[in-house]
Amino acid sequence: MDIPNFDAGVLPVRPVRRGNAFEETVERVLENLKLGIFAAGSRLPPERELAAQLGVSRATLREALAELQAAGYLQSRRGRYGGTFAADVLPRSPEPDGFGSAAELEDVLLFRRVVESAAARLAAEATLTPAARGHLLAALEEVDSASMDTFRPKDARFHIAVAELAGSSRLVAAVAEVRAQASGLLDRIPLLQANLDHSQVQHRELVDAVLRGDADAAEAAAISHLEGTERLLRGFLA
Amino acid sequence: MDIPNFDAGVLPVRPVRRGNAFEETVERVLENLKLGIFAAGSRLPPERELAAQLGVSRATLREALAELQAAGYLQSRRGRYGGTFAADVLPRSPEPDGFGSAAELEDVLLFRRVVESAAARLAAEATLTPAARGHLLAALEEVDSASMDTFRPKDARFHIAVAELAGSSRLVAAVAEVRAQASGLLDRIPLLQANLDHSQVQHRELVDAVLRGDADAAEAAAISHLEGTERLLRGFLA
DNA sequence: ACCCAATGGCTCAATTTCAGTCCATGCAGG
DNA sequence: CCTGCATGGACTGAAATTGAGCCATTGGGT
Repeated sequence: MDIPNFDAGVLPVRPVRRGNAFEETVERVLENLKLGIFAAGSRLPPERELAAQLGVSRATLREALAELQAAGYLQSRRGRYGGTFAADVLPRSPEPDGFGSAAELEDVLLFRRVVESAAARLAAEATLTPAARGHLLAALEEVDSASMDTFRPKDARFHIAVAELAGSSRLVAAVAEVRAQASGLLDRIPLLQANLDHSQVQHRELVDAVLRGDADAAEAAAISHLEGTERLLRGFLA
Repeated sequence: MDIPNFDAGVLPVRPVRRGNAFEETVERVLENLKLGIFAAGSRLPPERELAAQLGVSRATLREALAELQAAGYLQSRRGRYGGTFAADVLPRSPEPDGFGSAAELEDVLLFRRVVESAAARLAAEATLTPAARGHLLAALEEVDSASMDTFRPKDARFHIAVAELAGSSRLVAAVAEVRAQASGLLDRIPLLQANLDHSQVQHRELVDAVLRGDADAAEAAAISHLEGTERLLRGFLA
């Protein structure tokens, strides 16, 4: 099982399309909700704008929004100063049936380690503007004051904020993407108060290291933080 | 210019679609040619298979293949043992007019450094099967015997081979993608014999480090190799 | 000499997606 | 109490994309 085959031509061609536009749009919006990019209770961009950002027609976007509204993730209001709003607390995901193999799990975790440890290091090496420091601290505050119901999106948002400081939009995108994939896995295991408390401490350590520009410490903090969830996942999904 | 804005909601929503299926398919196939994943002179997968791998209908794929055939990248033969074949030497790309900003350039280079140095390190840390070693050495042979006309695809293929040894399909995909983006930039600068010779030496160093399992040396070799092209690019595009 | 099977080449109907347009609603400011 | 206007809601016709089937060509095997 899973012995790499290095014969000619077995390197998989990366797909252009993973599904139809409607399905992918639902997934992407949901992802943004789970990553806290669309924060709980906040207003999403207007349909016309969001459709443009997603590279999809407004009709397709609206189909997707309708589905997510029916599922309780969103709520829309008409009129000026209306809009589409993220629910205050996200519904539980309906059992992501796709059972990632063990190899798939290790793949996500390995790649997450690569991009997030690099993000931590680069964030610490960057010269931070006051705005950047404020951004990081605000994200830390948010996640620090989160309850178990609201933790995951704010946690994701915090780690994306770290990547933002590194100053590479590709790195931010990579962190967001791998977080989204890990999030699908994390949804399947219980979140314990002890894990949450420990995370808060580690977040603080990471922020401290970044703010004082200690790249080695930042990288180490990030890795030890990641290893925590890695152990959890391997344990619960093995 | 380019001061990061950390106000709410400026984090760009990652698009679902970047263009229509036809355009994206042309781009992806071309990318696979330039990356040496479809090696010069070799046969591509049958249309039905390739369409499935790309997640696109055969009709759309055929439109794309027709365009690339007209441009001299491909040639098709019917009948059993026929197929679609990559040209022996790729035509010169028609001036990629998209002028990436300086920030864009730095972004690509930074991300490339992150993923390729990680790939080198992980490849060295992995326990390699004889098949894996053979794969790496074969890729090295290929690039080592390349002329200036055929260097770029074989160089890309070699670096992807290193990532393959690291054992994460996501890392392989990331290396391939960032290589493709860098390739668009590299097409605009001249390839000198001196650069090529230097590359060959560095490739050999990287392979040696990987084969003897020296992760630090592998990472260092990868980084110094990358820094070479970084300097070239900054110089020619500044 | 024949047949078989794998491949590219072609056509057509159904579905999805899009771009554009207009309608409906509701709050802020006059 | 109006008016303006930014928003979501709904419709239409065109274009892209798909899925499926069938045809045409070719070279190896019987």
